[in-house]
Amino acid sequence: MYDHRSIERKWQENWRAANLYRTGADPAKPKYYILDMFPYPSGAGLHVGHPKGYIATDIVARLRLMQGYNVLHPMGWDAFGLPAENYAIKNKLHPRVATEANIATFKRQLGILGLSYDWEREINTTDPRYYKWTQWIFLQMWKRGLAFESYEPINWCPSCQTGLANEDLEDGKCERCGSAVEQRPMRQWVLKITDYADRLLTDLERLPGWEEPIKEMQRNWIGRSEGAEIEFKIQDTDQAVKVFTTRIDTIFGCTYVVLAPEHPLVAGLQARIKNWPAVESYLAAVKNKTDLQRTDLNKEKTGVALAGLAAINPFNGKAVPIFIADYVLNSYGTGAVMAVPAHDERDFEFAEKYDCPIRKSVADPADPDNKVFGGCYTADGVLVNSGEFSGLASAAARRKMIAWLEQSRLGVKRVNYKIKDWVYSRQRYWGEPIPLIHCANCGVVPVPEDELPVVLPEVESYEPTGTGESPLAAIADWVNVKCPACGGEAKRETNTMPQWGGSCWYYLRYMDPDNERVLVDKQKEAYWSPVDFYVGGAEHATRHLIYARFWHKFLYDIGAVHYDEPFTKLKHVGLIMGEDGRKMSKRWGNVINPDEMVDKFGADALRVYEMFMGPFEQAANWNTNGLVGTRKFLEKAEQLLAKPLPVRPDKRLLSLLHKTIRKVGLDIDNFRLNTAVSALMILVNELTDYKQAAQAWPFGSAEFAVFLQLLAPFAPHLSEELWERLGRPDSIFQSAWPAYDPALVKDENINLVISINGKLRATLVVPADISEAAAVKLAQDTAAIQKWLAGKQVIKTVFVPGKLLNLVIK
RNA sequence: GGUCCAGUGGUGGAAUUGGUAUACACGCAGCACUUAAAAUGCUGUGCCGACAGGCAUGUGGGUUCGAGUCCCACCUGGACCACCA
Repeated sequence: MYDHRSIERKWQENWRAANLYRTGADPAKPKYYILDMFPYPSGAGLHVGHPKGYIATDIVARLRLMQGYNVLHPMGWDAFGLPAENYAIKNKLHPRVATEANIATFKRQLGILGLSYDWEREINTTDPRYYKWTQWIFLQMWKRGLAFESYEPINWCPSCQTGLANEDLEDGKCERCGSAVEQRPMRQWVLKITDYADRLLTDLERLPGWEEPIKEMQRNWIGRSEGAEIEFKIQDTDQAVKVFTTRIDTIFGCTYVVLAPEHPLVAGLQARIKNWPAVESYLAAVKNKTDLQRTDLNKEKTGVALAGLAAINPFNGKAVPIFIADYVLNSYGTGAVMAVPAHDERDFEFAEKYDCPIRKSVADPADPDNKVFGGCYTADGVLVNSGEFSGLASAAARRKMIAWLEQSRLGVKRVNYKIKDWVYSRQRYWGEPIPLIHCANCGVVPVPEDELPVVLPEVESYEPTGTGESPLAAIADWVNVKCPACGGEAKRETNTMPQWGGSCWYYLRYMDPDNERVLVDKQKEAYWSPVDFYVGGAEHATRHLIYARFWHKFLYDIGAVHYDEPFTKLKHVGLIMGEDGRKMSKRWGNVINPDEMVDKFGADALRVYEMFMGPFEQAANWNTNGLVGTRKFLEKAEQLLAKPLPVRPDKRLLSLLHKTIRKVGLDIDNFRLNTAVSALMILVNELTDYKQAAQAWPFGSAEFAVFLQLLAPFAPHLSEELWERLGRPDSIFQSAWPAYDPALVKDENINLVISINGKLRATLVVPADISEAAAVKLAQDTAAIQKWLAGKQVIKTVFVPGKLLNLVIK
């Protein structure tokens, strides 16, 4: 009987004792670096969905190991950040204690799945020996002006009591706790990711191994748009307002200008604004709105004219009114737009409400009277009412108008990005301290590199203060230091880094986890980089995966790494949902615990099941019955060897074995693990049938060993056990992956499909290399075909060698 | 509103990428074993039809000797972004 409990325990202990999964270092072998996105060890432990990606990469890692690669397959813990800290606060534990306990749980849960990690390279982002280098990288950025202090209003989560980056929001709410965020001006550290926006975008073209949807999400997030920045002089003043537009071709249709309420010119021109009380009350109303209310698309647009002010359109010299309205965002472009209601739906909606003129300047060739779209036409067309530019097509007009603008020094060509600089400080305890010191004399001074890491101090109360200060600010003997530059009284920076800091470079540390001299040894980096295959959740597309590419490119620029992209191939894992089709969560009571499943059915059955559920990238609902099915499959495989039977070689099954070698190898390479499993099931079914019918075993021990090798990446414990029972002294994972024999994979006879007018009418068993003439002759001699040909004429034959013959009749 | 995916039996899904649609698994039904149940094994299982055969891959068109696969329009569901000028 298949006793998974003792088999799995036995081999997990043996593998550990033999250090079987230590990273290979044979210089004669090629390298393969396969990586999972490391988890943050939450208090809830793993549910069955988490290991899906880990199992899949484990299968690839084991295949590569058997194929003779030096495989780097590490695991670690992304343990800083809000989830760990909130969990600790809730359970009244120190975050460090909670994190350690959670890591122990995770590690045990991963352990019982039989994953082939090299635990000698385990890393933990909260380990000072690790975050020393996170701090070091931050300092390099600071030295090059890529980390800077800012006082701009940022997203503030009132519940988590910290500032957040744009990437940390979901629908204007805090991604962690769901509270509506507020805009709050505060001192913060910001990383200038916008300096890298263009490279982050264009280099996506150099990543053919990434899935297109993920790349598309990054493109959208970066949001490059090309246009022009144009100066509108403000009438009777020496001031001007700059607007950004991608549609300069519509500028002759501009009938007003809109400023964001926060635009500095509003306050600057207060004296000239004749309806200031109305303006002031509008500003107050806007200030009271949450971000969510302000960006609600369903709400009606509001605004107020700045009476007494007008802007001059540089193209036609016409004066147009100026409004403020909160549909214009201060944070994008110049915070001001030229409004063209005839060709922009937002402007159109606003213009109708406030009775602004609608002036057409681009004609739709298909609709010259502009009757469609209720008077608003947003696509490209041919310019009309546009002075010397009339008659040009939109694209050509944009080029000429920008040239004219630059020549007249009234504006410039401009590229804007949606991506914003990365708000990098958090007013929380559980993160890497930012290694800077504030000195009254010298300003901001870096902690000298030889004094890194700046260790997170032990603290009595680590709960957030809500004052915009981190809890660290209250620890006087940590905060007060001597200035490294002048020796005077100074204070440490008390903000900490966000969750995403440590994960920006961890994949480099696995290459050289214990190095105390540099973040990663150059030679080791040159050997292992880049990551050959990276697997994780799609939710990281616009956060971790953009941040990490940004940091990696920076490290490339300062010569710390030899290649400018970290991950050459990327796949996202589809979620495993509950049996009810909902996301697994305590709230729905639909969480399936892997420990229980492993105990009941075995880690191997769970591994095979999770791969068999469907295409890897696709979400799938859990179904314990399916797990019972893969368990039965393993039982059948185990039974094959249960009692000795005479060997009677069988050519058909030998051929099937070699086809399976080919299919399993190809399927793992293409990450189609569900069909690899089904190929193994077919083989086991055939072997079982043969055994029952013939009371014999069609394979010698060598062939059965090959079958075990094919099964081994999926069900390592059982395969290893049967391998041993077969009398093999070494681990199955030290054996070489089998090659298939091309002669055995080829069929001598095939089923030739005979169709008439494309409809299947017969299948005939024929030699694989049958000629067209022979096939036609054979078809004509077949009764089932003759019936259809009677009284008709064959006007054409289509022959696909080895596959089908189609007769076209009339 | 924008961008990108996906619609195949009762269910999860397969289809060598334009060539036997429904592999494999679950579920269900029947039979065997059993005093009985569980477990196991065997058989059947897209729909209509007694058979011949016909009809089926969200809907409607098209291309082709041949379409789940390619093209056009639509419907439905999902993911991400969202007043980005």
